Amino acid sequence: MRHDGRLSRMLHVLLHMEEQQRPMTSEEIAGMLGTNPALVRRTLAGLREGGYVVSERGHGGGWMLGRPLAEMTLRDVYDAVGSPEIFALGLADDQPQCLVEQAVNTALRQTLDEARALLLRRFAEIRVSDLRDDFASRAAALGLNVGLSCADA
Amino acid sequence: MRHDGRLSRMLHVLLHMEEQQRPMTSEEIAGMLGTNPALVRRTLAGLREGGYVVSERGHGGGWMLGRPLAEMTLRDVYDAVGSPEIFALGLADDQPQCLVEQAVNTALRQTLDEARALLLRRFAEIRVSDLRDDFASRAAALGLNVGLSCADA
DNA sequence: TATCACGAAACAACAGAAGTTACATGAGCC
DNA sequence: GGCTCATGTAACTTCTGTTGTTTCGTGATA
Ligand code: FES
Ligand code: FES
Repeated sequence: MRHDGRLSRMLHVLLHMEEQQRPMTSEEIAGMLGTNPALVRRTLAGLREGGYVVSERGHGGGWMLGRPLAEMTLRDVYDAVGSPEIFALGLADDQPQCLVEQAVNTALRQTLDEARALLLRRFAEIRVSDLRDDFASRAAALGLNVGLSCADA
Repeated sequence: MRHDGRLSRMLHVLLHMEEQQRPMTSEEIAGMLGTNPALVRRTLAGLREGGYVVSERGHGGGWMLGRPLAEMTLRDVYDAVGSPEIFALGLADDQPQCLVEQAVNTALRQTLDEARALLLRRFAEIRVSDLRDDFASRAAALGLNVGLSCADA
């Protein structure tokens, strides 16, 4: 089953966006992610609706942060990209007649819900700015000056 | 993304298997699950390797429990069906050069690992027999005598 | 008005479980 | 021995949702 990389990618984009003092075009971002502009626009559209980023058209246009990274959590971003399905594991039948299967569903559902709750709770605790700080620590530890490390940059 | 129902289905099968005093054929089981015999054999093959079920060929053959339900946990069954991927969420790139993306991956991976650990811990705590007991309680609460509730039975 | 860049729709590609078909193999039964 | 039942296994198709791609429309700047 193919994985859903939208949350991962958008976090990456947001962090890079903060480093820039200018709007980033969909094409730049696409090159960064190894994909194409249309997909970038499609996914960033969700973040725009939430006010996390702002887009501008025409000359000098592109994407910019709509608010500080300290004011958005991973949970916010997760929801902004459409709250995608978390689990690949699923139930064979959601509303079975069979009592046996109902017992199976109850147990699995309960466990999955618990894991989901933990995950979303953690997401809500982590600000995107925390990732930037972690990034800064990494760079410092390696004695690097902060800059783009992208292969195509 | 399509869900992985192997764990769910095999639990269902194991519970029904215990009710029977005779081997169940792949065809019977397939009818129960709403699928076909080849898929049943394919999936049950994993459980056989773990000794959770036993298969017999020829006349009067079929599938039977290889050990009591009290001696297998959901974790055992999960592993027996091949330890399928738990999450639909994933990272865009597993080993990125970009320090920013590494920071993103670290945070996401840590959170996913935590949720996965919780899930597997719970699975290891639940015996398949616990599901049977839950099933029995349901049946009793409804004043039903235990029997097949399958539409095609 | 020419160009830039987003907006959005439409469609093909891809991955992995599920579904299906087909045939070989072995076990019982007559 | 030969027939039938049922598993064992491989090969192939179908299904579903993200991803990838193309195309055209719209607004903004120079
Ligand atoms: S991908 Fe993050 S720097 Fe290019
Ligand atoms: S499906 Fe469980 S009784 Fe038929």
